[in-house]
Amino acid sequence: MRQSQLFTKTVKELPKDEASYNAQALIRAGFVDKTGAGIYSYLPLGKRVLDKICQIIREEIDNIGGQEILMAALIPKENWQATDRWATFDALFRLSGNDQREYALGATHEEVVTPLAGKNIFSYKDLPFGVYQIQTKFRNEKRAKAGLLRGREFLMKDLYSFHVDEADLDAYYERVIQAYFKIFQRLGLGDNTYLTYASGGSFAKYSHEFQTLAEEGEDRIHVCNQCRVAVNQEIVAEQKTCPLCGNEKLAEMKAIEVGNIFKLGTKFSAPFEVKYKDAAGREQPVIMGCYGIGPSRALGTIVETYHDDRGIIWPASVAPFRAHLVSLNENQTADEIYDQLTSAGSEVLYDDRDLSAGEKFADADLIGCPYRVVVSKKTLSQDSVELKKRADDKGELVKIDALALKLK
RNA sequence: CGGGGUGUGGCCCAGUUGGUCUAAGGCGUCUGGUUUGGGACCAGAAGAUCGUGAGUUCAAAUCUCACCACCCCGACCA
Repeated sequence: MRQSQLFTKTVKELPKDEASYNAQALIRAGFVDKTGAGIYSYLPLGKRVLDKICQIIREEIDNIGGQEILMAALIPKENWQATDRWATFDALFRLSGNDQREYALGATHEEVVTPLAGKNIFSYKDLPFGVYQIQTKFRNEKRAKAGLLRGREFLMKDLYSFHVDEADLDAYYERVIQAYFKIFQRLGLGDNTYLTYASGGSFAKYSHEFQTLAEEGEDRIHVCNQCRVAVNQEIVAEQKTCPLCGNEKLAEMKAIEVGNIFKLGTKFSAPFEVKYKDAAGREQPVIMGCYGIGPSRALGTIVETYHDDRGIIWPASVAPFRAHLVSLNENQTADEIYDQLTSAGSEVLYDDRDLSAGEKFADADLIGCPYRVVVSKKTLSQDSVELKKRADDKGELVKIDALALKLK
């Protein structure tokens, strides 16, 4: 993409109404625009990153047999009344349409997916299966905070699984844990993301969270450095040691909850009377699990994790573009290089604007593509461009012919 | 929801014991020129219901009240 065509602009000054790094950087660099407290719009650069995050999640959930759907976001009151959450779910955005019909905007989707699954489950032969969606969720947070980390509107991948019994749920649950680790690995968050024991299991003793260590995090977890698992502070009174090895010396850290998985049991299948016939012809309740990851929160977490004082440093897997091609008054040659790279399949942001070198470099650092390619009089005198990794201080001269291969 | 804070051209802000404020500066934008490897320089120009509404006063960006928006701390977070 030619940067001269990009309708968003970068700004020098920090936004006055954002305190978190992720929001400051993403707004300055033009990835997102703030629409209201906890409400953000995704701009071309941000949309590209968000799509890449979603695609990674999609691939790994598909790998464990997840079937992607898209459920209604406008959910009738009756669905919520079935589980009593119309009255008890504080963060629900409630609204009314014509004829006093009332709805809630989807804050979570058990109330939709459970009756939906029930229409398709008759026999034990129909189980197990998992369905998921990637959709905007709405939660009326009392206090939105920390940029993308806690919004009133945010993207969520929610997977729901259906089983004949607990043992089958347990096996599936383990597969999801492995899929989640792969996802966070691919997102660049693998090294500091911990499987964390937490409260909230209505069925099992604990639920599990995936917590990424970060100063901006609002959770406190107690990390076992031997097992790479952690215990959320909220249950540390009842679980003082590592649940796996018994280690008593857990290290307290701040972390961002990037994923959360629950064994639901019959909590939702019961009120919606979702049952199946077993081999003996007896009716049995369906056992459920649910598994969430917030792609928009993951995006914010990546920015919190990967940056320096000049801007964002995207992991290659989610970078908006692989390379930032910077022309210093050499657009004629840079145009050719741009065409060459894009036709070779490289994703390139091409700074073809008529600006000073300093401004272009500052923008490249702020936007944070993994590679920077500079075309200047200096480099062209050697039939070369300068190739520099965003994370490195110094680059190297690379012959123009060899560039496409280097960027692969 | 409790506590604290902020609101002034597109952005960041000065001004707030009422009175040359007919609102200063920086960034950005526009015009012309000089520059061209780290947000360069010169000259000129445009751009403001001072969050909204009421009130006090001869006089309000400045004082009073109400409301709105945003930020921070806390509570809350299926």
